[in-house]
Amino acid sequence: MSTSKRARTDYHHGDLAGAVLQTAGKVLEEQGVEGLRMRDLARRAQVSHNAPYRHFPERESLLAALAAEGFAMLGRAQQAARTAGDLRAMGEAYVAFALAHPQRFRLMFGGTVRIARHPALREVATRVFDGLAGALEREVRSTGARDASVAAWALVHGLAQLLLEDKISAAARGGRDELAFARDVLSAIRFVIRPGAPGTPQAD
Amino acid sequence: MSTSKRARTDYHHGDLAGAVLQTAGKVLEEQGVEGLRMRDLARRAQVSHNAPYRHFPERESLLAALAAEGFAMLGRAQQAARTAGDLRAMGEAYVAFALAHPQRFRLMFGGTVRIARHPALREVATRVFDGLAGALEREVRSTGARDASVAAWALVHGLAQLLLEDKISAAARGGRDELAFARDVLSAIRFVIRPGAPGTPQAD
DNA sequence: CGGGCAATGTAGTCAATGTCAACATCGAAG
DNA sequence: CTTCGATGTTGACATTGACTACATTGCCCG
Repeated sequence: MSTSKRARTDYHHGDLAGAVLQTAGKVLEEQGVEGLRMRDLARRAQVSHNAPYRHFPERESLLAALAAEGFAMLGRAQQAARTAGDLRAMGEAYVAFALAHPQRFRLMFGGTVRIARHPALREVATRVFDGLAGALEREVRSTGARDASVAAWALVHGLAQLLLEDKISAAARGGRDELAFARDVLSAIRFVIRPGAPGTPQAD
Repeated sequence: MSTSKRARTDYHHGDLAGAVLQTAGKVLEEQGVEGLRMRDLARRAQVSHNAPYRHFPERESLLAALAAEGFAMLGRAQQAARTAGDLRAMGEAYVAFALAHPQRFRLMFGGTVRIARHPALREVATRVFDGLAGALEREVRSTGARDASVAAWALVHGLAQLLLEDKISAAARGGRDELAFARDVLSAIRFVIRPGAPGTPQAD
């Protein structure tokens, strides 16, 4: 798998952007964001230290691309879970994604990438979330359930984060492995929409 | 406030550790973790570029100290809310803390500090969380409510995180300011312990 | 009271890194 | 065939975290 797509001269790489993004993904999952060095990626692609900058004008551009990829993955996982099961399945899929790609998840939500500066990223992210919120609201079919759906999402997201950062004491986990624990936690409560809930305040 | 405590010679600073930690806190809140440079802190303390290393052997030690400070603050906020109100007050205080100190919160939960390498930090963090969980369980007084209390915490934590990272669409927020929105979201659901919940699986 | 020691601060150095500017090479379009 | 835009290369620079060796200080103990 050495010179896979190196079709042309070998002055031009053929698909540097793709190659860099791919190995960046690997490095990310292995070493975390801090371990991502532009020059290292150049080395791995057998290319001069500055070549990657043709495709990612600054380091953060690369991070943004990686985060965008992550949101795309998360979106697909959610879709799959949604067609295959109910709300709880979607929640479990969310947590499962975070546990399967911890560093990617951190990159997506850690605030390292200033999202405002990366419209493409912003767009993927909001699309995924809008889809998610839509599915939630539809499941919970009830007017004024928008706030409740945010709560559901927050619950799942927070659980993922706390598990990732190892903030839940062993005592609370009680020996269960992470995914089983998550399942139990999500099952431990019933989500009841409050009657007088504000929902969407200004009716449109 | 220039040479506040510079009691001694002015070769020795008097309280470099404290000074560095303090200005590091300011820089953190203004510029985020990435903006924290050891050498810059040295400059601000009017001290050689290496002096801070006497107190924080590596950059991450400083970050750990800052995070520890953060957990202490959070702990106090939780205590205050707990004596002053109910569960919901504690939840709101949690979110309020995150919104008031976004960068600090990110540092505490962003996975930048490898917590395993900083026992002191680990200890403060777990103490705060154990206190939190304890309070929750006591409030929800019910056997097998441990998982439910984790859920409550996850909900609040996730909500804080999503607000911080600006991941909640304007449509969902519906014009409410962040804190009011958080309040509404937390009020939108009722937390009902599930009858057949596993709780602590292996009874001890 | 005085000497020495541990704590604290300084000076100098090094390898990495992100980023910029100027130049080289290539493929394709006219 | 020429020219041009895209892609890669070379070289340079400032900054940073970290290491080592050395200086200064205050304080403890005899």
